[in-house]
Amino acid sequence: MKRTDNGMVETPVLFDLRQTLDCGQCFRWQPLLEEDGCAIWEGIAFGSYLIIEQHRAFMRFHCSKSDFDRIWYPYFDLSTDYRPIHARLSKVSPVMQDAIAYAPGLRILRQQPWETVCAFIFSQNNHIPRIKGIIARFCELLGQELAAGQFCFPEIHSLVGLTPDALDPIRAGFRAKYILHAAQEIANERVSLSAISEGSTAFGLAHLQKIKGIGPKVANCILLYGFHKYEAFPLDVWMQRAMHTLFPGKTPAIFGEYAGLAQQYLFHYGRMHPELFKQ
DNA sequence: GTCCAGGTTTTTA
DNA sequence: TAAAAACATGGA
Repeated sequence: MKRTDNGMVETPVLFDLRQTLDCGQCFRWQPLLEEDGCAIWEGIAFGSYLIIEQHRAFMRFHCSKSDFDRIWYPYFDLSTDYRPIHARLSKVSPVMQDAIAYAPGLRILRQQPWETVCAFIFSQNNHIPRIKGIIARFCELLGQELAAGQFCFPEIHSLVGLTPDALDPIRAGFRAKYILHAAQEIANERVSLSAISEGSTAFGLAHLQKIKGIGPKVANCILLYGFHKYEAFPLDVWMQRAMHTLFPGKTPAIFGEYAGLAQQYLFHYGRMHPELFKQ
């Protein structure tokens, strides 16, 4: 990426902050400013805090060169060229083309697996605004404090041995016990995140569902957002409606190896156009 | 006050 | 085995 004199870099092809950070794949980013052609967001991932700006064709990552290379370049999936993927998916149907055109700058983040395990356990039977609240309280309760009010995502070991009432302050409801179970199973190596990383999508699906509170939908979310398995296809209530309305009788297989991305464009498009999916 | 949420587990028939 | 209820909580 080319840098200008004032520290700005050229915006990578097909990258939009709001589309990427507000599409339901992550829960810890907040807009500081959203105007036409200008966006500033802040967030924490991999134990680092970032402010990131986008001014149309230019961006500024407020971080060191080494943090950019080590954390943010992979996190925002900047090594992937989305153009051929869009071209491939657009051939599936005009609707798919519309969904991509609605948010062409949406990228699938490479989040930390453990964070996605927790985030999508919290997501079950829950609203997105409330999921964000639970995760924020979770980080404040058990995460390392980077700066005043800025907390890292809690480490697995900080949960081991806790009883569910220790999580009462985060008000996660029945999901608290699932989080503790997940931490235990990973800590005692009955569930191996590295094996999932190296294994197939099918293996990951089966392996993750050993954890209580993880069913097919949550497992697919974790594989797509935490392990970058592009074929993982989370089928939630929105996507069931979308598939039923737009692709009656079809399965995710029609989207091929990039089904997960197809899902993300359709999910975002559908969430912003609920009128399209009324039965 | 009611409804329902990026589901999954437990109970019931 | 399949369908229904329960699960905790609070944003809309």
